[in-house]
Amino acid sequence: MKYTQMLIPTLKEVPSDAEAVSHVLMLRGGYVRQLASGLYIYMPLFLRVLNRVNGIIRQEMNRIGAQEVSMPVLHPAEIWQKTGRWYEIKEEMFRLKDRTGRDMCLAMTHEEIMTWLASREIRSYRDMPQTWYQIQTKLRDEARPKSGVLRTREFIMKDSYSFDVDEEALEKSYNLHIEAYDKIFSRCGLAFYRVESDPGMMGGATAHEYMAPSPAGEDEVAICANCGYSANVELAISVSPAGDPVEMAYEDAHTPGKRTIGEVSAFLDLSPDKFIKSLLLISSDGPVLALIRGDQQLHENKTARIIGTFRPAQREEVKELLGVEAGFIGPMGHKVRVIADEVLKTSTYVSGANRSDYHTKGVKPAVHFTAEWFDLHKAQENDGCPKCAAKLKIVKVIEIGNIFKLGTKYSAPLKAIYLDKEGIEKPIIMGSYGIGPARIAAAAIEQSNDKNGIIWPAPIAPFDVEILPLNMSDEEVKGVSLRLYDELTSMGMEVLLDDRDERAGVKFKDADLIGIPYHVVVGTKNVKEGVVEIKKRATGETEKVPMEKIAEFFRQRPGTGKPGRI
RNA sequence: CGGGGCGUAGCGCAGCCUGGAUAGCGCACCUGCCUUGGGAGCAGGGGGCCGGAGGUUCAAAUCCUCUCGCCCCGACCA
Repeated sequence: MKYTQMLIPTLKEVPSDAEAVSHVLMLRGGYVRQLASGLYIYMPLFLRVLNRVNGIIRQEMNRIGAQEVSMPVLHPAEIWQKTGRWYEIKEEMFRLKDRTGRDMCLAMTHEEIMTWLASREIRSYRDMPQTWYQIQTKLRDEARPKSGVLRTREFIMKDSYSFDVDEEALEKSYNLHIEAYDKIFSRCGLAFYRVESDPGMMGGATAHEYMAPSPAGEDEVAICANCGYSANVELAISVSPAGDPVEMAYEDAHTPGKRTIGEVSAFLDLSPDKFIKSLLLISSDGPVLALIRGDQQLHENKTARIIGTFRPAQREEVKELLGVEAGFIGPMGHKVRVIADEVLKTSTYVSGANRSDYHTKGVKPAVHFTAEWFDLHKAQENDGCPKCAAKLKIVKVIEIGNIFKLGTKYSAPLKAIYLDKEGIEKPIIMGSYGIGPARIAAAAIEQSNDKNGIIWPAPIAPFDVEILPLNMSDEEVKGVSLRLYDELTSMGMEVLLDDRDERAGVKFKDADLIGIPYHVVVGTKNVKEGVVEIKKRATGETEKVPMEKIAEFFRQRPGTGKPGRI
């Protein structure tokens, strides 16, 4: 492809709307343009990247026996009503009516429709296993689209669905997906984790997420470098390191206006782990007082599993229910339900004194207060691993894929039923599996860039090589470049020829920005000596290569190595 | 949905607080010359509903009210 025939509108300046590195570089490199909040136009270069990513996905999905299909994006409400999600999902679903007034919605995902198909076409145990996938548009009216292409309202997703006769067979389908996903992300050049994830409302079902470490990520995972334990912090278990026990007499301390742990801790010159943080929560069953050690955070999911959905109490509610001003709550002597994190079971602490401007020292569990004990804290850096007790680290990550065991959640309501060997009707056992190709691309940029621009992993780069004729008015330079272009193209390489009548500096800058793995620089002086320069984008190393050896050079260099699962 | 920020040329911004004449700068763009190994130089030129509506005022990019849009933090996220 010739540069002059392609739309590659690079930007010299950083667009003010972009924050995440991948967002900035995609905009600057002319890969994407924003249409509205959460809606992006994929420009020619980006589409090339996505096509390569999708090509890898297709290969690996096909390899595990999955079949590609294509589902509508406009759905009748009825099917979603049958599974209940029409009612469960709120504003996140785009809804509309057709001309006859029939309720419709836009696809957020395709469990319903895939299951609908299965319910009609799968009748016997002999028809399974089946795995169907598509690379299809999804629409979600996100509360907050962000970070460029990372969180959008319309996006493409590879989603696959497995249909099996029983749990054991599902296990096989699930493992095949693990196999495929490990290969896909490795081949795309990403460093990634496969972590336990929260199956949400799926009850006992298992789920994993594929996570690419990046500061632009929205999720956090807890990782144990020692035994390999890894989980989304949404459900990670961790052992809180015990603080040094300090003996304190049971007495009140005057702490005027000091409400937060930080303030009181500084005021009394005691580290935060010597405090009990008392949080008043309002659950559907009434108020609950949750106790957490001062240096820790309340884990909302864990808490919700114990007391159901809840919200923090307002200031006035605290006063009403406990008779204490917010900021001075202590665990002693309240009539509400009290739940506490297990780490507080021992030692001695400081807590609110249940009266304004005072905290109480020397508070001991069992002696001064009682509670129901649970694991309530969020895993944090340097907590102990629940499996081996080594220290956990917390890493920010981008979710690039997930795999779920669904069981019969969709097959039951949609009556996707088959007859087993004994002629008994049984619901099909399902799994669903997603990958976000645009997120793969964004994560690749997040993980691989420098101050000059993108450094694409070779397998997903928009082109394999870019040829830079430094002076298009020099006939020899031009001629050599065109010849190399033809030669490399005929070898099956994807080649971008920067045939613009631009100065050398401009071409170098744009080439670095766009991030194609190899640059073949054709300059006047070198051409006279019969050589061109090959620059490796990743390292900046250059090498002079005789023109007749170029083909050979690239023949010996298949895709570069990649990080893979960590 | 709560909190914060920002809307002025294609992009990045200044001007606004303290109202006043033809709204300014850099980049990009067009023409010509020149230049050709890291975003050149000179000369000339085009491009603005100052997000929108209403109000205050002799006078509004500037002050006030409403509204729309975008970004960030939080909540939410099959």
